[in-house]
Amino acid sequence: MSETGYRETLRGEVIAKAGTLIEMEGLAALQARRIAREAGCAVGTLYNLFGDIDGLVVAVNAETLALLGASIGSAGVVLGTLSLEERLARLAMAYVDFALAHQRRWEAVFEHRLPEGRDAPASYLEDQDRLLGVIEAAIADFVPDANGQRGITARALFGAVHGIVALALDNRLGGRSLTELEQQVRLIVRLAAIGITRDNAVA
Amino acid sequence: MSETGYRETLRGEVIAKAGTLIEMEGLAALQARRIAREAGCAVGTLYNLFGDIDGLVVAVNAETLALLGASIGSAGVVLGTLSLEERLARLAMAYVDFALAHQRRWEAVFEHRLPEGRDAPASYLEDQDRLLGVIEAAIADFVPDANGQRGITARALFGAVHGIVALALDNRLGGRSLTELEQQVRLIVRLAAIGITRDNAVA
DNA sequence: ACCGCACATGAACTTCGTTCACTACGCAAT
DNA sequence: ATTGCGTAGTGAACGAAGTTCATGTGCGGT
Repeated sequence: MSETGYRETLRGEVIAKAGTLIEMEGLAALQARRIAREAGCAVGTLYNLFGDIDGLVVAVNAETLALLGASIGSAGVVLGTLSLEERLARLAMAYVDFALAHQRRWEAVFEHRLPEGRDAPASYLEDQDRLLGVIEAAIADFVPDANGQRGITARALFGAVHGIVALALDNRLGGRSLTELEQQVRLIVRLAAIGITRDNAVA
Repeated sequence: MSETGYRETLRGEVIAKAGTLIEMEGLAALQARRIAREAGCAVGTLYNLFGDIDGLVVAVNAETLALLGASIGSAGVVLGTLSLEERLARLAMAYVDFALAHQRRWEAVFEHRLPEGRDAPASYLEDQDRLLGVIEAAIADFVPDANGQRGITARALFGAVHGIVALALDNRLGGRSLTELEQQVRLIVRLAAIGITRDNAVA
């Protein structure tokens, strides 16, 4: 099971090269010939390993999602007895920090669209669920789970923070927008925390 | 100034064709030869009119943004004396409705990335400001404008709703996720409204 | 009628992703 | 050791896409 044959080694190297390429020049720089050249293999080998370019992108994105999951996860385990607002703020800022630290890599996850019929690998959904699980755990003390309310709330919170970050990065983060991003995230988190606290008569 | 020469007519027709093409098959279907064929002109003409394919996409997206602006705008003028939550809900649902009604067109706005150096046309920013203006007007009675708080709040609210909608559409809106989308949007709006109302001691 | 300019044209060029006939290599059987 | 076989690497060739540009053409002015 832990045998790492030549194939697995090569596969890992290609994913790594592709990852740094995305990190430095964005998703558009991921070209078959270029990867092949930089990874020291033939174009055809990429297709043996990943099926097509989308497969390679998916592999890189899966890695990125795993990294994000690790970041959010470790932010989630230290929430201890903090207030709801503080818990949400920690998680949200972990997300912001990750997005800023791996800007292009992170953009690639949402920028990439796989062709019509194909759907994302199971690991995507698993990572998504793991993320939502962390959020659900963080709000468990404050939101009842009737009718799946807690899940809905977790998704809404994630989407809200995600949207703010996505729009901010889209404007390419010129100058003051970086501090504005942080202000917006802190604001939405505070409002949501207040709203949740004062609204236990959930519709 | 209002003379519509052949060029302007053709330009409009091409944008219209491109718009319906995006609407029906998504951004990837926007191919130079295909547009040329369906619009009844030569490939080169497209380049005379729009510079390149990105220019055409930008033209279509500008139109889409204008449509969105009109939708949100007309939702904004009837907010009258409604509660804050109701105001935000109307605006947010107008946004959701637009995104669902023009799904692929709307996706194209955020899916499209213009190449490295180029930046979006002024009309993008104007439409963005107009949208934020509507939101700011809607919350003006409830949020003071000190330190640009109102602007920050408007942006945060827009981003929050946008993020929820974007993620929901990304999962391709299978079955129940449509009602979940609505639930999430209503929830975040309610939480924010409660938060704003009970938090006039803004940090 | 002539000229000249501005623009439409589409074949050709470039750059991609992708394929596939061929090769190289390892391993098992003889 | 030799042979045979199958798996996987190779890169030239192909097709599809964006883009260019030499050429044609129509129209307004003289």
